[in-house]
Amino acid sequence: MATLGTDVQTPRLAAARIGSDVGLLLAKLHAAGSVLNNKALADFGLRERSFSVLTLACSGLEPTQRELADFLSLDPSQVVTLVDDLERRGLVERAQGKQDRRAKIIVSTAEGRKMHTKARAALDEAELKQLAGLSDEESQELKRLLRKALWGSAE
Amino acid sequence: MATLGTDVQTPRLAAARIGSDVGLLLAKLHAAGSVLNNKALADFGLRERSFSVLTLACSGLEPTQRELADFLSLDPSQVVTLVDDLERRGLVERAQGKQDRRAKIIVSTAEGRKMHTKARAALDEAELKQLAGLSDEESQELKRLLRKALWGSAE
DNA sequence: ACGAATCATTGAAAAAGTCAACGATTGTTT
DNA sequence: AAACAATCGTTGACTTTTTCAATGATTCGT
Repeated sequence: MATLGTDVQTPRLAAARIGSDVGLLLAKLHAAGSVLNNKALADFGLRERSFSVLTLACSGLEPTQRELADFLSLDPSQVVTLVDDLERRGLVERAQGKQDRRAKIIVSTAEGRKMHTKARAALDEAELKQLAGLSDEESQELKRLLRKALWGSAE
Repeated sequence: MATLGTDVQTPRLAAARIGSDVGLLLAKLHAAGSVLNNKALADFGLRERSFSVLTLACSGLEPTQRELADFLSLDPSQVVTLVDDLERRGLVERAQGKQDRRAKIIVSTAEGRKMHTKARAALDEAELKQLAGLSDEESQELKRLLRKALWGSAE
């Protein structure tokens, strides 16, 4: 019943020391996950990145495009493209920055929020599939460790 | 003394629910790690991927290009380019497959192994830097979970 | 008020990824 | 054993993604 998008069984080469390199492990799991995620989001005309932007637009945090670029590890020009697309489809809007009128705040529309709710469900399902090999506790621990490695603290 | 390549402190947007999405966490940590790794390997004229190929060529596992492509999640044509480069520099050689004469086995030269030893040291250092926020036990646990998520078993 | 810096945007150039086709070889079917 | 389909590495074309410099508008520091 559970067919993973990732390797079904340990490949021969995983025995090499490189099979423990964090860089490779991250690259592989990330690559495999992206396939699953993009597949799950395709029904909504979204991809991983546009979904991320939409999510943050729905978060109430009122992110600027610069913040989005920094947070998503993207070039500002890539954010422009992503927001252009979402705005064209009526899912988000560019609002003028409050303190800084150069900045543009990305906020979701009502339709954007509806779309996000549905897409979120699909993505969560894809995530479950990706981490099917881990117990619930292990999945939680993995996320905690990733967050801690990234920004130091757990919470 | 410890300046991370990753975000120094938790960004504002991490508070959003997306800050717990595995896909995003993997993407960010992978992106940040790649920068560190490629920087560390640049002294040797290597990048993450060519280092991976060199490592596997040095592993004694005698991988074929097809196996490299599968294991590294690359298109076979990308492996051709990577091996071309390493072979041109005298670090690896293409040997004829033993059972299958279509396949080519990638093996390291003596010079390749010397290069690999030095590059490995640099990479391990970069990895330490990337996971500086985690204790040794946590780093081990992270690797274990990544391996398990990828190929099911821990070992 | 002046100059330096930052924001979003554009467009061009470089790099990376994708994919179909090919010769050589292997495995399979008849 | 002959024919056929499949696989391996390779090439080249094509698309997508990334990277980067330049720009107008606005803000910040002094």
